[in-house]
Amino acid sequence: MSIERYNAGPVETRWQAAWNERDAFATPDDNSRPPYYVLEMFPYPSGNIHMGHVRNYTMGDVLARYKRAKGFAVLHPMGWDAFGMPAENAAMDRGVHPAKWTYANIDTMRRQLKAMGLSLDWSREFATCDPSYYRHEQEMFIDFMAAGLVDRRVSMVNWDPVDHTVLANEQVIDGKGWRSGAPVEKRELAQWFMRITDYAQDLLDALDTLENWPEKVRLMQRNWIGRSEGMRFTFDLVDDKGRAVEDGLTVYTTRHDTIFGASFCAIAADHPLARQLADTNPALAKFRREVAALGTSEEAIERAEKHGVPTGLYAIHPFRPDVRLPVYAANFVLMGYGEGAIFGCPAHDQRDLDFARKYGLSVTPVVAPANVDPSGFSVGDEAYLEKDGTAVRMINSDFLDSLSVEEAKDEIARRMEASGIGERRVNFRLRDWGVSRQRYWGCPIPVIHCQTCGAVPVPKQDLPVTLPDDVTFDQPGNPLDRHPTWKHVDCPSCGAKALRETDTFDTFIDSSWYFARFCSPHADTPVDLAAADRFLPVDQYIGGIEHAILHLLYSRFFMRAMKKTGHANIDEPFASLFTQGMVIHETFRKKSGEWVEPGYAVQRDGEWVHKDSGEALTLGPAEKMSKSKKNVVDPEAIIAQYGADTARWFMLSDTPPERDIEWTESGIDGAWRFVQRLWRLVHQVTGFGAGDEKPAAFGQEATELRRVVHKALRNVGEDIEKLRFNRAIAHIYESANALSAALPDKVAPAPDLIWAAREATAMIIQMAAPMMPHFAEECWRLLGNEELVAFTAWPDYDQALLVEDTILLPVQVNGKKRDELVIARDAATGEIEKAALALDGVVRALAGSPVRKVIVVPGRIVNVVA
RNA sequence: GCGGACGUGAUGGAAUUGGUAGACAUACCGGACUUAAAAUCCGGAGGCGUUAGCCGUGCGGGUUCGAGUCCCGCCGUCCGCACCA
Repeated sequence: MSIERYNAGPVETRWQAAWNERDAFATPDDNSRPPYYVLEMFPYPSGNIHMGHVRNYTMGDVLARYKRAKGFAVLHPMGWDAFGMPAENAAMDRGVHPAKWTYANIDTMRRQLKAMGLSLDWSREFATCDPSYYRHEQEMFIDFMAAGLVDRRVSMVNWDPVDHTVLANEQVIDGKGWRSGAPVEKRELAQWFMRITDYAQDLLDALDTLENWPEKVRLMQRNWIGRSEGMRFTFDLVDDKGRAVEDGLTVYTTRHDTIFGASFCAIAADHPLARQLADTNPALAKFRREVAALGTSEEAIERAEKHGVPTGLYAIHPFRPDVRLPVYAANFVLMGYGEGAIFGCPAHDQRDLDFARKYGLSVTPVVAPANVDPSGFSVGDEAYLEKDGTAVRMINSDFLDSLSVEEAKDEIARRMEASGIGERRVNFRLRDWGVSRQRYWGCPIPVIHCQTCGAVPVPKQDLPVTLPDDVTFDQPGNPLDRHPTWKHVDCPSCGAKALRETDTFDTFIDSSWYFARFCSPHADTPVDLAAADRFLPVDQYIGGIEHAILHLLYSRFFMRAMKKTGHANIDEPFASLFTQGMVIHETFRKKSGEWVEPGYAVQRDGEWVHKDSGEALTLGPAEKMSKSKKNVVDPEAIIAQYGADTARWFMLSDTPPERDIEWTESGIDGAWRFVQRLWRLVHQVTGFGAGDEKPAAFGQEATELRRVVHKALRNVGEDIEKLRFNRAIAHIYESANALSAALPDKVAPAPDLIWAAREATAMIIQMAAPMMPHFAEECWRLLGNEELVAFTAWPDYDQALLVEDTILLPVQVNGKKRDELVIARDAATGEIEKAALALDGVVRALAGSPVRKVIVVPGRIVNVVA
């Protein structure tokens, strides 16, 4: 008998049509089933889906299909994070309108996602650039304004002086604009801010409740919020002639215990004092320009070599009036943190130490190990950072000497508070969320600026404020701002001529509530509370680790803001979070450094060469797929060649989902071979004819097969629940291997074995169905089932089959395995000890030494200690 | 610079969370089938050693009857850093 090979293309099209006809993945309305909300981070419509999407959406789809089979009313929606810079770049580069470009990309990507066979409720689809979506965003912003959640204030942006445009950090390369190549300048701009810092403590505290989030993400958020307990206090200032300077210098520190080790003060380049002094101090003015050229990215600022200039001012030590600390403007002090000013204690802070060494400032240790002689303790090129408990004590610190760090902090705080020069203060690293963008392709900020009334929200009945279509991208800058008519409106409050806000929202706002909108995508209000109460929070959220901080933190804040304004009833949007790894692929380069597509690399005599030219190539590390490195694999081509099921199967196999997966030819081939092998197995089993009654008893072979498959069924269920897809797949392989092994090629098997094989086949297909749904439907039909496997309940395993009467116990002597013991599962400890000591391997290893004790871990291991 | 993660055969990884290291897969080797190849099926396989055994989870120490797993210190690779999404 020869079986035709499984031909994925037509089969997949056919079952997709069948699901479509039955509306199989519409979210059920009935409340008889428990709700379950699976969500993958929605894509930016960049043009085509990439392998990262395939991986992300396959994982969510497996969970959605599994949960449906387990009886849940599953919400599994899809939409588009459709505003953003790439659309404007396309407009500038190719003259295509951002809306046209975006919607065309959405059409392409929707088709590609459909080809993957994802079990999505497409009736809920929306794009964030649809006015029907962003009008609600505008409405909520107006409510946020009324609730005091929004501020308008001045902040810094990267300014390209040639293109006259604001640059994103990623558009600043080595301090220069990416298009113009001109050195960037920092500029102040009035912008809208969301008061996320009002929630800093709550966002921090609530992390403890997010037990189903990866610990590393919670830790990253904790550090990002960066709560610290310290002191804010003010130094008196004098100039170089010893004359008092008004106002003094207010600093924030968490190490007030080290005040006697202070050897300088430093202020940010943007500190008001630095600005003021720069007028008369050319060196300082030059320094400020240099710092401005670094742009606004914290990374660039902190990576820059420590560098500063004297301001000519001196701070008077609060406890030693004769000590004057020089005040520098320094490039490592950030205006956005604390007071934008610090005192430097070089002995106990690495940055301060580097700075002090560079400018020849004194380094006095004030904290030392408790067990060393203070006079002999000094600090070289490494700061002494220890500060905990009784292991350290204060030295060289006047009234603080011999105290612990904590005691010293308390004492300083007490004295400063008593004298009124400072107070204890909790500070957060988290800054308020600037949401203004000087761009066209984003949600218009629904505000009108009036000469007399100030910033007035657009009346709700006038929403949405839509983007004008007739814009040009032939020059840089914001097309909304230079549009001839759009911004000219009457003030809604006084009726005078006024101007629309021409900034648009940060696209992070769009993605901060889309998951809530999916619960009721057609509602007249932003969210229908009944629908949201049913499905929120998202039960399982899946996406890339690159969103670990910003997107997830903004969404957490937004949910709270929505609650405050009556648009939600909960605080936390995502009950469980899973962060999947990237898809990577090997890279090849020519000697010249030019990247070569892996498809052109072949091995000849052990060396990699170009297939056509024979030019020598070097194999680089596997890296994230990117066009620039020419190592992308197109999902559409893979699906056309192998089918969606094979691509999905490969994406789930072998590599743990949270880790980076390497795309390999052999891997996708292996997945494809397994599909074919299962296909043959199914035919072999259906060849035995229709099913019989379940046999009263099973022989050893049949029992063994059933044991493997039922165990796999239990494990696959547990693994899918925990998103350990690679392990689930290994268990499916084990079942298929056991089934192959049980089926003799020539002889007809006994009826009990046929029955067991039929059961095993059905279970394997059901276990594999969430991963390769089209193939499973095809096989399910072949096995004689009328109903779709998509509508079939997940099978139950037989607990009795999982318990074995005898077990295999490894036996160690002094921790090294020497033998194995086959013994009854419920054997008594004494019996196990006795049997273990009698084993050949144990006797040999003991070589007559007396046994000191025997450790028996029931069901696990025996260790004989000699 | 700051913050976070990861490191196990030739390769991706598994290891019941402190209890037999290498499940499952890929690549490879051998055999069957074939004129041949592909496909398929069967078998092999961490390293050294004939067996007994010794060594082995990036490196160095430690805790423990027992460490891939816990602790301390190194080394290496990757990710995020607030206007990319």
